[in-house]
Amino acid sequence: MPDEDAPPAEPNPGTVFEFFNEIGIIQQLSRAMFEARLPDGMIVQHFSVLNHLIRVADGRTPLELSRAFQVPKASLTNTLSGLEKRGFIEMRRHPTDGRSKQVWLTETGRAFREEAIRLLVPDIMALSDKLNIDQLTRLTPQLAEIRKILDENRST
Amino acid sequence: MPDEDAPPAEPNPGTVFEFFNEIGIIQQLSRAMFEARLPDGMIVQHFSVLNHLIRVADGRTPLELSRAFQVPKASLTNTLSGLEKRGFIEMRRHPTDGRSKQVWLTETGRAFREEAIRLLVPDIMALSDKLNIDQLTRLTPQLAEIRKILDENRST
DNA sequence: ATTATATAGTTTGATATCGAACTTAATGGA
DNA sequence: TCCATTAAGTTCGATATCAAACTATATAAT
Repeated sequence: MPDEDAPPAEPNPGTVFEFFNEIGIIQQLSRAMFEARLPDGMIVQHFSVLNHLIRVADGRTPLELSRAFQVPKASLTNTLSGLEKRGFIEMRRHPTDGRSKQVWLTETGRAFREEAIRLLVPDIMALSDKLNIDQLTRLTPQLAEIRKILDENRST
Repeated sequence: MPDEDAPPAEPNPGTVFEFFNEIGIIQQLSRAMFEARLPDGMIVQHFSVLNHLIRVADGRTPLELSRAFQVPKASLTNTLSGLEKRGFIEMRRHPTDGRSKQVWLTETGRAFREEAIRLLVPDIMALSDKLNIDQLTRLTPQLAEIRKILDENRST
């Protein structure tokens, strides 16, 4: 039937499960890959926070960060204390809200991030040879779209 | 320049980072969503194992499962002990390899999975209204492709 | 001003994660 | 047959995760 449009996919719950299943496994694999290259007890979450503070701007509050990463704020408290213990960030009190704080990068933190990226790039480039970068480039905004929908739909 | 093909995307490491970043956030959001519907201390990993044992077949070994989910086998030991404590699976010794074990579903485990899906479906369906299921259906095999490449490329 | 409610962040406690070392069993030579 | 090596799974210990309770501050209502 060449003149008919493809029928819309049936909203079978299995379709959604499979999608999230693939997401979960990719996340697991990429996490392991990144963490194998990060020194000592550094985990992806630490690196992501440093990265976010560069990409967006430092001076963010813990709550802003917990929203950006969609993790509970109690988890952020822990992540930030790890970064502070390593001297990569500095917590300052918020200038206008006494309940709040601000997260600032230290020079050490910036340098660490540069170095971490430098160590990661060869692996990423090697991977880039195997992955279809055009495909990845097309996929990312679609994932962002889905992420936004999930975000709008969550209860908490 | 209408006659030229789009130039291939440059293999910038940032492209890859952004992709994995979206993956991570979606995983985080979907995990939270699922776990909010699972009873007491059940987490997605528990549910995924039950699901896998139905989808593929039970009698799998712990190592097979750890490969399927790309988690260290020590993590699986913990997950399986949780499922066993709840009476959802049964560990039997492997018939031909004394070092190994097999994971079998119990009736309780099967019933639990059915019930969990029953509880999840309304949320999934509600979400399906907002998500573009056609898009999801197109995305899943592409993610599977990427997952396979990552899998082949990992060191461990 | 006073009080109630909401918000930012921490603490607590229970559980999950996972690298490394360990135990036991299988396998592959000499 | 013996021994070395490899493989499956567990244990251990250090750290991460996160819901719920808590502290301190801000905001709103009267």
